[in-house]
Amino acid sequence: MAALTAAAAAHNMYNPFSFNSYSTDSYIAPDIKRVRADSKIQVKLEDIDLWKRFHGLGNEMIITKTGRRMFPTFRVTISGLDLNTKYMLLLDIVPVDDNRYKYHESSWNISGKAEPHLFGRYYVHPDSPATGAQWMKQCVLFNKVKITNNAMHNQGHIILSSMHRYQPRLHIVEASDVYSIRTGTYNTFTFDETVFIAVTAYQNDQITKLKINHNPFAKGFREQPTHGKRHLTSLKRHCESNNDNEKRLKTDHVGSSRLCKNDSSLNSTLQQSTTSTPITSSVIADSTTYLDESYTSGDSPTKDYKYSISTPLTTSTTYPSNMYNYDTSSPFYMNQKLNSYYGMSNTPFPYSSVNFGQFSRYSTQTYPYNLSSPTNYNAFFNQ
DNA sequence: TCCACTTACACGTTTGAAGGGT
DNA sequence: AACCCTTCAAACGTGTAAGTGG
Repeated sequence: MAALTAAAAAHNMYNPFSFNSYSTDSYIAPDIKRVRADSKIQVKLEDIDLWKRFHGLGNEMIITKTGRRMFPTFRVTISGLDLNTKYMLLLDIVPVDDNRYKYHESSWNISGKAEPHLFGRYYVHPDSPATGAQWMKQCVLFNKVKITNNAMHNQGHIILSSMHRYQPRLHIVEASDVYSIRTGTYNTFTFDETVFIAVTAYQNDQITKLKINHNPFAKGFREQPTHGKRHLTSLKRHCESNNDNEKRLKTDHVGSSRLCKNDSSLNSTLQQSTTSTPITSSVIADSTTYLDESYTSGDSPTKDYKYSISTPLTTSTTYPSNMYNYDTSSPFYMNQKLNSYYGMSNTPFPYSSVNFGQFSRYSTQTYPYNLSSPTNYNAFFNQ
């Protein structure tokens, strides 16, 4: 990070990833921002070391026509919620500035004005709504969120523009059902480490390496010594079939991710054993570990961060003027489970045409419609 | 020619159904 | 019958490399 900033200064260019410096003694104020948050609610970003490493290099996220997951995965631990109050968790991704970027001579430079951010879709965590106790039981994982550059995409992916800089936002909304999302209080949290530039192909080789080293799906691209990949793959399969330790480690790896409240279900958690297993030389690296890695310049680990659950700030994030120019098509990404929850699995989710508009982002206003009657539903949806 | 973008591909992980054991 | 565990194949998630088009 320091090297990057210094290099930026040397070249007299804009560094899109320069933020507040981090304290190594605590992980509190500079890293989190909130808007209209309940002061009791605290959110801790998981895998913070990994996020910081990506952030230090200038994180990039691939966007594709069909939708691509984010890596690192956005996952948080929440505390301070009221145990019995129901909350819905929403994620959206907003522009950080009004610029378009270009990767030139190993650095990101402003190349012009940003495209209008037309789509303000929210991804609703499929376990929503759930009580505060349920949300706080384990960390909350947004691993099913997909980002796309296809503006015509209708499957609920979050639409972004390539070569633009974005930041995910977590909204904790006091709401017992989807109908009260608009009237519930919004507690919005952002983390500077999660800023990224959307790309259709990685620009920075070091980002590619870091992704390959940490994303289990990209394991096939990790550098292998001597023998060819295919040979090693068959060899590994042979070994795995005869090696209980390997199997247990693999299970633990899977299990560790399922310790989080996954996108898929509250119920599927803790199905795997979470007991610790002796580590052998061929550990399948978890995204939170640094086992068996070699570091390259600019890819140095920062293991000495001390983190505590973050105390929210009272300052609010500022966004470019065009960020509220939402489309009217689909601000929500609701999955099948949520539709099922409301007994609407065979019908389109009724919010699919709701536009939050400019005022309701943080629900500072009470929505005027009473949603208890079908008549008012129409007023609500057709506004 | 450049560069953002798309697509097919190989490789690995995840998921869920099926079957067997207790 | 009701679990639990294992196996296996399909689906899905990756980055790469080659190709496309403006």
